[in-house]
Amino acid sequence: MFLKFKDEVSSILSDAIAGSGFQTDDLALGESPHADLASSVGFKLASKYKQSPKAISEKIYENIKLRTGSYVTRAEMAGPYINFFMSRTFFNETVRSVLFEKENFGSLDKKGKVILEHTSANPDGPLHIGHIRNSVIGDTLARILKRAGYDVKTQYYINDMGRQIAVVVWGLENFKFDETKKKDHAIAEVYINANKSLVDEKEHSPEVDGIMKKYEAGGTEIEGKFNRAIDTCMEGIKESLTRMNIHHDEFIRESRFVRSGEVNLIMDRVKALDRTALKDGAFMVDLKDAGIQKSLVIQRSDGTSLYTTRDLSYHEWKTTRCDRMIDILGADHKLISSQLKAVLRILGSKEPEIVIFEFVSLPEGSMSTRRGVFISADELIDEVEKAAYEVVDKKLPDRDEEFKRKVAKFVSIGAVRYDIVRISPEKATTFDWKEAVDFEKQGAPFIQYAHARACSIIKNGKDEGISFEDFDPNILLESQEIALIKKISLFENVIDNASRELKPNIVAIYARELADTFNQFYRFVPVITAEPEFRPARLALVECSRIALANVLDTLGIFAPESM
RNA sequence: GGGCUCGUGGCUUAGCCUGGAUAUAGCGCCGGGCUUCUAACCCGGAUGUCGAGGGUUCGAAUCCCUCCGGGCCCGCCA
Repeated sequence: MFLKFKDEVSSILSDAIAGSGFQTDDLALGESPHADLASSVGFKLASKYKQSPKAISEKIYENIKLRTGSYVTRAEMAGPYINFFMSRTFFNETVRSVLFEKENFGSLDKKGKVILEHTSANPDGPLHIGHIRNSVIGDTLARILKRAGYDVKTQYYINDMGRQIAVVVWGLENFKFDETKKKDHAIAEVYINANKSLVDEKEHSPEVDGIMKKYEAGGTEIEGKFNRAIDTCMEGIKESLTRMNIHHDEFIRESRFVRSGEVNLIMDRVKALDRTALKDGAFMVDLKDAGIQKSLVIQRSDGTSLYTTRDLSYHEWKTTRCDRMIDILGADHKLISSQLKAVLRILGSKEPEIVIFEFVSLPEGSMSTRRGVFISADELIDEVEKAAYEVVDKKLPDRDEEFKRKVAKFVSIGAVRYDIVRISPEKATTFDWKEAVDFEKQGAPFIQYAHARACSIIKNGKDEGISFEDFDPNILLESQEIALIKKISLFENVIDNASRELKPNIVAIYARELADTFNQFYRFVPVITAEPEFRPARLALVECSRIALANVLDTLGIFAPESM
């Protein structure tokens, strides 16, 4: 509904601008604490027309023609600003449309296909707290884009040809695999031991190189070994992802592009470029004209391919299958991804949109699976769940064990996801255990609680025989009611912005504001205990809030409980 | 050394791309509110040279330059 209001304001304003003889494409419309939408267009035109912003705004204002029965009730001058306000019709239609659309409320018109690649951690150990920043950002973006109308397929790109996985394969033949551990953790143990030994005894390194070359050449035996190693680790990784309510539609192995010959094809195309030169037996692409000083190696001197070469084929393959390609990558991929984009551009291919997130480090420094220095996602969730259980046990001492466990589970997953997604991806963070297990801050439980509270009111309303099948929305006049309707109407605008800018934190912030606005309504406006004539409309508004809260939580991949 | 990026109350953080009306919110701190629909809540208060300096502009947290501090990266790893 908000987008319709915005469209109407835009159309009214551009007509007024044209009517007063000015010309501009920029309506300078934005949200404001003083209005539902405000325009500072007077400022924009001031220098062009050599008049004061106020004088320009006044002329435009005089030409504003509001339409009867529209979503805009009035426009006001406030100094050089022109403010627009929502009408009763807008409020009433918002309430009705939310009740009608239910779980589809906030979903936008159909758009094209998106392939979104996220997580893609190497199968050499469990996901750690850095990886899950990728997973949570990626999964949330996928959910946002789905709501924005895209047909989204998520992919996990498995690097099965890199050195690390060869080390794992070698390690499995030389070290004990601990069957008692979760599989990805047992793989990590083997990987860590193998790396230690490789540092200590250099002679093992040629063995690893040999394994890599063998795998690139292919063959049943070597592929079987890799498959076992990868499948074992991926089983554990998938388990962790599922626990966090994260799902991938496809798992794509980079080796398939080598086997299919696509890597050779693209290498030949790159080699044919004038900018590609042979240096010390390796093929290197010059990208200086793209603003990248470092040239890119696409083929080793031994003839084998590199990560970027295979990634090039992967992206070429994706290009034909979607309208938008989105990759979620860690900050260490900044250079390599800009090189990838540059080469794709030179080849005349579509470039991916890349969302870079900064590192999560430990107080003592950066994490490393290879060195065994990391906090796994499993460990984090276990600890957060433990802390959540303590809180639940204190707050709900009379509830049965099963209920408390269930609540602790969804509260902890919500808290972990929310804590990650609320922060802008470009912010580097340092992990802090005290922060991680703190439930006092206004995070996911706050929003989940608001949803549970709304459910409870609706249930009580039903028990009291109050129905919102038939209600008069005009009776919703309290400031908290209006504020709540406005906030709910903003959801589609939030989805629209977040999907355009690929910023999941916009949705996280909105979710918190929505819960906040609902709580204020709850505190000041009685529903069940109100005078009978108010009950149906207010209960309807609670249902709208419940729907909005459920839909935002769903977009964040966080469970919306009926009680907690 | 070069490139990219971040720096906003004690702590965490929004806004920055697309400059505009008193800089967002939480934690913590101070004070108030449960015989009332779930108090994991609500209300009020204190706390800011928006890293520093310069520039552009009618107007800068936002754009440009320099510097300082943190993070990431820098040709045959991924």
